[in-house]
Amino acid sequence: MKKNDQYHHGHLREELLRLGLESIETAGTEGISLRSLADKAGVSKAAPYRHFSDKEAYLGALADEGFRLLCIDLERADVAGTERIASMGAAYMEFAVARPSLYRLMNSPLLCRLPDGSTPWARKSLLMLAEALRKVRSDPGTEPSLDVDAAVAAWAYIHGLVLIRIDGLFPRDLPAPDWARLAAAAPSLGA
Amino acid sequence: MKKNDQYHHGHLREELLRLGLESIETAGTEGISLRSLADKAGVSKAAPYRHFSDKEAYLGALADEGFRLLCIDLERADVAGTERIASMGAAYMEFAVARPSLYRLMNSPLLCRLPDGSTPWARKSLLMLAEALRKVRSDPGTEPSLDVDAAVAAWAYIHGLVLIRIDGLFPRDLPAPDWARLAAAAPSLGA
DNA sequence: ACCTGAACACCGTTCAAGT
DNA sequence: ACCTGAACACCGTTCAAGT
Repeated sequence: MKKNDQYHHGHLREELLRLGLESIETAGTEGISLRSLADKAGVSKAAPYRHFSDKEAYLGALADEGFRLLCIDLERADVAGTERIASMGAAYMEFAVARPSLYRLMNSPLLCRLPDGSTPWARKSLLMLAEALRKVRSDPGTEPSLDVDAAVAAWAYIHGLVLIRIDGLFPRDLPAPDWARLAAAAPSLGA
Repeated sequence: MKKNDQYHHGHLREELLRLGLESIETAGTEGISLRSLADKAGVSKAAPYRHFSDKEAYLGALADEGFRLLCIDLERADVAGTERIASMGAAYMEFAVARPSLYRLMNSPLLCRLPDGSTPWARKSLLMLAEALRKVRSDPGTEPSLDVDAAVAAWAYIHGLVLIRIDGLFPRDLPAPDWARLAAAAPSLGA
């Protein structure tokens, strides 16, 4: 598109991530290639390799960008009171429905193959969910404790629900589930 | 490997699916290519296109092969009595842990882009889960009814749980969840 | 310190031609 | 009815060389 006259791009790393976020939903994750991204940024096919060791490293960085956006949405949904979890559950599903390809990438097996500490926002978002659950489930007056299994149960439920919806796994010819109601039902899990 | 002297392979379609099931876990889903499959079967790179319209159609057929295998395991786990769901939940998770790449393919967004009726075993496996849930939740004496939302809730929970486990999404430095106990907890959902 | 050009080994897919 | 050979347009990745 816009061709830079400068030899050095200056912000190529950021630009490649921006272009990835921009095109992942329309082109699909399979449609993202470092070559086409480089082309859009107006640099050569080899340029991205000065900023990412390989495609997997790039996709990992893109996934963490996604978690950064998710954290913003979760922060906003983290209202005080008992409907805290329902609110965050709704925000979680809304994020995934708005950015299905990005959500899939963020939760792909690629993530665990990345070097330790390379996805700080992924960790942050998970801790935000666990912390909200801890606050809600603690009896007043007692020390709130983090129940790992309960947190995983709630996470598994909303994660599975979101994927069944965005991946279109539920049969088309059966009566459609009430996705919003199901997402809001997360807090009652394992209580 | 073994080169056929015959010009016509005879069972190329079945052979390609067999080779796919055989190599998907070691090579990964990304590592499967129609070209390499054709090579292993001893035919030309173009031969697979006489049996599958494109790669997506092949992967769809491979996914349904996976559902056929899953149905066999679920049938075996469908014991009488109240622990029916716990037994099927355990079988479901065992299948996914044994064949993670195949499980991911079976539940990928690819499935809903396939022509209607092209994945009969996928449908069968889902109905088996719903039917088991229906039997367990019905009060004795009353007409058992299928609660779609309750079925989706249970499915979402076990699906999310399985994916968090096989995709390695749970942070390595936190105490590991009790996966088997969590899988067995599925029946208590939304009861 | 960052980028390019050319090259290598792979893909999916098509199509005229072979048996 | 089924398969091949050659071709086209793409990939990821490397590396000597340029600024």
